[in-house]
Amino acid sequence: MWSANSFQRKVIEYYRQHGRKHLPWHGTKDPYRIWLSEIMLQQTQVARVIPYYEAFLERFPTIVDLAEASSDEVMHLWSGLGYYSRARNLHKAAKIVAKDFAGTFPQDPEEIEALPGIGRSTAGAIAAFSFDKPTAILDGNVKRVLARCYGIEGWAGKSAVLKSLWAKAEKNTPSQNTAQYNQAMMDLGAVVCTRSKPKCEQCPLAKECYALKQDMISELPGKKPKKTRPKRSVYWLVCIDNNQVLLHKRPPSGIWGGLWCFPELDQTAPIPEHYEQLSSFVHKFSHYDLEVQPLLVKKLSKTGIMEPNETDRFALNLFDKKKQAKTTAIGLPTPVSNLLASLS
DNA sequence: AAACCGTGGTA
DNA sequence: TTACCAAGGTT
Repeated sequence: MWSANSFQRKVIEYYRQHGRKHLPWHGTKDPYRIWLSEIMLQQTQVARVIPYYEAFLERFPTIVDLAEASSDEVMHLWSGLGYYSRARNLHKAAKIVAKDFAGTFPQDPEEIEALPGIGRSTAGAIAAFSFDKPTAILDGNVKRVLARCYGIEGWAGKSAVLKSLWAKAEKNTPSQNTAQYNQAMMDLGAVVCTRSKPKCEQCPLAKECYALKQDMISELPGKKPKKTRPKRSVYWLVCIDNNQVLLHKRPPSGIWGGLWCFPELDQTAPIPEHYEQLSSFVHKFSHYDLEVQPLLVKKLSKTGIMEPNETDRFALNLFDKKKQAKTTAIGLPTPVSNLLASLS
């Protein structure tokens, strides 16, 4: 096994020769742009992020622009990207930076990590890429490279495994050229040391890789234990009146928090008396299946749905179905957007 | 510790 | 087709 120093040199040399250097967030040290890219890239692939990243920056060029925006418009620009708490936390953090840091992004890794939505790895990435701090990262790419290279077994969701991976990440991270090293590790994991069919013949670490030597590539890194996904069944009420569609804003926490949705009823609840069934469908989340039966409601007697209730959970929002969401800056979950499109 | 939180591509 | 999962963080 080589020294940390040798490991670093091989990884950085690989990056200098073969790494990706022209993604939209490369070539900048603007912490706002680095931060935005890191958040969007959480559990999301590069190709999918790029158009969202560019549209977001076009609308909010600076962190103060973002801080001053409405939550509906922020969610609108995140619609379809998923994991919407990222957008809510991003907006929240922008307001904190604008107010508590006079609009200047903090450089101290601990202050960065204290912002909502930024964990240890994302804080390390921002601090290294923007401010040349010697901070380590441990995203999915780095986890995969380290687990295979050093034979670190077990699922990273287990705290002991995660601790072991962090220890190796810290040990291997150089105090100089940290940004380049971190970028190189991400790139190596994303392009060469992929989950399936890694390109070991292109890997600068292949000579000493534990997983390759032991023929354990498919076993490392350890997989998350699988469990059966439950199914939930709901009605969505499609209430159209005067060319407008009734939507309500979901509460800030929970699934699709802060996004606008058709009024939703559990299938045990009483439903309107006059309706027409539209085509049902199943929306698959990572942790459960949602079976949706849309009901085109003809008459709203005895449902109470059209009345904003005491707690204001059913705020009324009528918008022009012909204009769709394109001219209406609100957040819409993908299946809501799809159903709206099918109505016009 | 383990559940929660989206979506679309891939095999 | 189903199952897995991609630059994680919060509770």
